[in-house]
Amino acid sequence: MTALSNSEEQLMQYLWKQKKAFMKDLIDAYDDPKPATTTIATLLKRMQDKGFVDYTQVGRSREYVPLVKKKDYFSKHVNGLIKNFFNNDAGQFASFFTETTNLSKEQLESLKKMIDQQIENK
Amino acid sequence: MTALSNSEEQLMQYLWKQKKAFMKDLIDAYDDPKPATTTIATLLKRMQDKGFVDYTQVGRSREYVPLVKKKDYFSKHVNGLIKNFFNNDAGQFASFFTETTNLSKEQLESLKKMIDQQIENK
DNA sequence: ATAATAACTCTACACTTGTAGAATAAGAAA
DNA sequence: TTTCTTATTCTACAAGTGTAGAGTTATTAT
Repeated sequence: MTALSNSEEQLMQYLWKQKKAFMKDLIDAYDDPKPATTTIATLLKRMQDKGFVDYTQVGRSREYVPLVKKKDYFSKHVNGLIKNFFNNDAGQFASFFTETTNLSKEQLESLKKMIDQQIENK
Repeated sequence: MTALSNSEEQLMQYLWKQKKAFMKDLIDAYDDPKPATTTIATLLKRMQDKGFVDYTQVGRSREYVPLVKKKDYFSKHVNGLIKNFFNNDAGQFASFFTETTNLSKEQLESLKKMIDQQIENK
């Protein structure tokens, strides 16, 4: 089961956001200039072949749903990153992350709280 | 300037690790079964076209060097992820990250320390 | 009913990627 | 110098991607 390509991933984002959607709704989600309907239709079919979406027929239209949770897809992504860039050391990643991105003081504080909770759960 | 493909990225990892390297050294870095030399040569040329590596001729061989710092490349990656998955909210990403990856207690503690430092620097 | 529309399938096509054989060139070994 | 080896280039080719026109069919507005 191959991964999503970039344009497929973008479409997937829209689908995740909408939970379920008709092709029309997905196209609406794009900024102008919107892609051709056939383009989206092609992408949806490919995504279906890859096992990322399914649909139910509703009248003459299809209502698409994600078969993969955004959370799962995302964590696979991040874990790949960690593996490739940090030799599988998530801690190293984390430190790099806090250095690299510019979080606000508030965000840092709330992140700290969450970490505390995590620690307590261990 | 396009991004690196997967196999190019892997090769780039080896190059980053070695700082600079001859083709031979890079091939050595691969596990068996190693790719054909021509494969690596092709990848290096493509990476050069894309502006990610350069080389200096040394005798009849080339010594390759990265033109992009791993750190920069990496943060672009992460920022892309954050943008796509979290609507550009790094804080949201961070929380998701700590939930999703399984950091050890020690790692969490040291992460917390780093966050404290970050906070002080604000 | 008839024409305009919408949703979907088929086909296409240029570009990228993964992978490598064939050919060439240029030192190294004999 | 004749051959072997190594580094690089050229060429190739199947699969995947980005994008969409043409065609088909069912639906809705006129």
